[in-house]
Amino acid sequence: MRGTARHRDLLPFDGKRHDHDLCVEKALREAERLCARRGARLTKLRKKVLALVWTSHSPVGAYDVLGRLSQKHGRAAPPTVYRALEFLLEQGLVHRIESLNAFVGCPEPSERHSGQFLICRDCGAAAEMDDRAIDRAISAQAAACGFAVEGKTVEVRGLCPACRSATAAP
Amino acid sequence: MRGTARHRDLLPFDGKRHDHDLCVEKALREAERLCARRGARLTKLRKKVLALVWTSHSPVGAYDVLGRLSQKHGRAAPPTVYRALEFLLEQGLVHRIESLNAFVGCPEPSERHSGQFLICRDCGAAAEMDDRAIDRAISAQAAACGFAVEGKTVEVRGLCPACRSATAAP
DNA sequence: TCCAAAATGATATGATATAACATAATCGGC
DNA sequence: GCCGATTATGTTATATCATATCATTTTGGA
Repeated sequence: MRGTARHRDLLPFDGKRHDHDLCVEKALREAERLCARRGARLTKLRKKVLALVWTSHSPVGAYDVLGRLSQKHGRAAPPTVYRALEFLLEQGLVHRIESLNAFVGCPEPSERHSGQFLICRDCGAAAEMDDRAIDRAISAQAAACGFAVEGKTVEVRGLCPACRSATAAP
Repeated sequence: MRGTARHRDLLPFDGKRHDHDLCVEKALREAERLCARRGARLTKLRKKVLALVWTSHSPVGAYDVLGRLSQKHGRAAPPTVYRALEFLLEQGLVHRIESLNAFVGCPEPSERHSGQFLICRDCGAAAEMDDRAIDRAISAQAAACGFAVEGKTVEVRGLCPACRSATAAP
């Protein structure tokens, strides 16, 4: 692939070569900080759920979280998890991936945003882009239609760089 | 609102002032034409389901379709509807709205595309945009990340022009 | 300390989607 | 037209995702 443009490298697509514990630690620290500043209550349960969502860079279903939570925490019921996820969504600490009915941690929760996701169909990882040009293009076209935007969902399915390479040369 | 840019008017957002029967007729005619050309079998059942999806410009859930179908057609089971919807999706005759788990007819099915939707939270109507600038912005950023795009989901929630006016001046 | 609000627990059920196998309709070759 | 293969539909059961409701516990502030 000589001569191609340089990639913007996305952590979730590095083929799990990064130290993911650092991702989790950073996310939890940042969550503490933001909730403290906002007067929001990041309880033990909510923090556990956040950590479980951050288990990997692949979006996890609410029932996956529930299963894992039931081990660590003792039996729990669906509303327990959905309520925690609702709080985390409100605080912008996780995003919901509509096309997967699943949730993924937000790597930059300090600024509220809806996120734009690249989702690999092979490894399952989802990387968040937050590209202003995409955002502006959507806002501009919506405005041209007289539409008042309240929220955007942008999800792209395909193959991440690592899985492309793996697939291309088997 | 004098002096603002002219709107690109979208049929779904005209407050139901258009003759919707014409939408349905056009959609069914176009579906016949495309399937004939492609050698795809638009059966009676599939055509009924397509017509039911086109009942309005609001995305409809599979179970709504199922309910309506059971009246016209005699009792039917979920797989009946999901299989018909799968066919219609493959042919590009309907789109799936991920954020609603629902389906909406495609007004321009002759060219394959993923669609970009403005979805009004008030009246429920969904309008398809198919803006090339949005498409390009997403493709460009995905390419910059080394990501091979296979499909895009773009869904915008908010208020359509008609409902904005209705809300603004009550 | 006590009250009110917020969070969690517990039970039940609603809503969405698919697996697996049986039957029927359709198409092409004869 | 008949037949066999393919495609479509019917049927039953079940998996998966999400929320309503009410009880109990925890928390923060007067």
